[in-house]
This record gives sequence, structure tokens and C-alpha cells, in this order.
Amino acid sequence: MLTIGKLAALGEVSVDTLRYYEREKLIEPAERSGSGYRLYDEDSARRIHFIKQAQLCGFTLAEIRELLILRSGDTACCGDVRKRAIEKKLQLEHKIRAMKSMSKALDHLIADCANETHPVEECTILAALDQANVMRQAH
Amino acid sequence: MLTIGKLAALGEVSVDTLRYYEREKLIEPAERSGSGYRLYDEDSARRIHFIKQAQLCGFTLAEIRELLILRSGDTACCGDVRKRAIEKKLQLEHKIRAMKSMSKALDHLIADCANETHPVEECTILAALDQANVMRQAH
DNA sequence: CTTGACCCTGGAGTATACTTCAGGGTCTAG
DNA sequence: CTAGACCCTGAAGTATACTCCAGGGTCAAG
Repeated sequence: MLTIGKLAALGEVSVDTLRYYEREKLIEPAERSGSGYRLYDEDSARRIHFIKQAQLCGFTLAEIRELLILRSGDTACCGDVRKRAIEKKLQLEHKIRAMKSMSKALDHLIADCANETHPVEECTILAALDQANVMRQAH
Repeated sequence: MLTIGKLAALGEVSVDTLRYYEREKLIEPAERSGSGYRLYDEDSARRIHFIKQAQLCGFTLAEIRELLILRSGDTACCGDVRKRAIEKKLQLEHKIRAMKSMSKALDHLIADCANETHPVEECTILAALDQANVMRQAH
């Protein structure tokens, strides 16, 4: 059995994070010691690893909570998980497209502004933000 | 002179947003009516347009506040603005790379999971999140 | 038996960009 | 002159994922 500090070290998260995850119903200690200390087993360590991996895939904690419920339930099938993964991928791609068009808009602004020593009144970047529709080719 | 409602309609933002921007020192009414109503001129409309364009480029309100100060100050030169634009582009590209690797990680998970009707115990997505390091090829 | 590391709880703070609310004045058309 | 649309302020709520704090108990080493 691991105390919260040991588990935190093992999972490379802070003890505050673990207590936060508990409030958020993502993990739970296997039991409590006589003095009220949280005691975890290795399953908790796996759970934390799972959470971190899912975060790296862009899932929010709320979504991860659902995945964890699916994982421990027996009514769900793999298709449910797959559906969530595909949906998340679509979300990610949407965000990536939006950010790419932001990046492209900045490219144009930066390229148009050749002379760095112009006073701000002549700054083409500011002028463009002022007058134009930066996202003309994006949305 | 425009009341806050007119300006909001013109700028396609809510009146609450305008009052929020005022608290955040992004806009200010040109004057107040006798009864305390905010009264704006067309410069305010241009300012709101500027804010929206900059947001579309990925700038935060705090950064936009700085751009607005640069714009109205006379000590800054175009290079200052350009520097911020380039920095923002780098930030965007960093985020895009991170999200692309998330997306790629999800691709692998989704591809590995062919059979949708497997029970969750056999779900390769969950197994992968559990055991593997999803970002092995990313970071 | 004391000291320092560790644990507990409940609550507040952080950043971002707003939205919503309560309670109350103002303006304009009919 | 009244109804309805509009305006005001200050404060609190929303979502996300934590972090930090105060005040206090527990545990192991020396």
C-alpha cells in the first residue's frame, strides 16, 4: 500500500493533484489507515498513468472520467470508446485548422511589414488588424 | 455618438462584453451622458474591430491591450509590433505541433481498434492508454 | 521525546474571457 | 403618463485544471 506522497512520486504528479482528482472522482484510495491517511494500491498507479496518457491525447478530465467509467463497467463495448476517440480527433483537427489559419494570417501580416524601424503610425500589421478582415481566406 | 447597445450591435459583441473590455482597459467611452450613459464614437468601433481581428490571430486580451497601447503611443516602432507577431506565430506553431501529435496518437489507437463490438475488456484503445506511452514518437 | 517530514480538511486563489444577476434609474413612443 | 426597451453598478458565476494556504494531526529517526 502506498501513501499519497509515494503514489504522487510514482505517478509524477503532485499530492495536491491526486487529492484534486479524488474530488473530481477520477481516483479513490483503496482504503484509509487508522489515522485517516489515504492508502493506494498499484491499480491507482495504473489509473494515473491512464489519465496522463489520455490527457496527452487531448481528453479533458471530464471525458477521462467517462472513459474510466466505461473501462470499469461491463455494459460498454469497444465501439463506445472508439466513438469517443474519433470524436476527439475531429475536435483536435478542427482546432488545428483554426490555429493554422491564425498562423497564416500572422504570416501575411509579418511579411507585409518589412521595415522594422517605421514608426507605429506606419505599421502595416496594425493597419491590417485595423482595417482588413484578417480571416478572409480562413473561415 | 453611440450608446453601448448601438456599439455592441455595430461591433457584433454583447454589451456585457463591452463593459468587460472597459474594466480590462481595452476600450473607454468618449464621454458620458448627463444620466451616466456611456457614449462612444466611431473610433471605439474601430477599436473593437481591431480587438476581434487580433483575437482571430490568437492574441489574448492582455496582449491586445499591449498592442493597443503601442498603437496609440508614439515611442514604439513597427519592429515592436512585428516582434510580438512573430512570437505569437511561434506559440501557435508550438501548439499546432502538440495537437498534431495528439491527433496522430489517436489515429494509432483508432486504427488498432478494428472490431467495434469487442467488450471493453478487449478494447485496444483502453489497453494502449493503460500500458503504453502514447507519445513515444511525439515529444 | 523531540524534530522534521508527511498527512489531513476545507476553502481560496490562478488564468482567460466572458455571462448572469440583483436592484434600480432613463428614455421614448403611443 | 405609462409600458417597454434600454442603461447603470457591483458582485458572483462558468469552465478547466490545478495550486496554495491555514491550522492541525501522525509517524519515524535519533
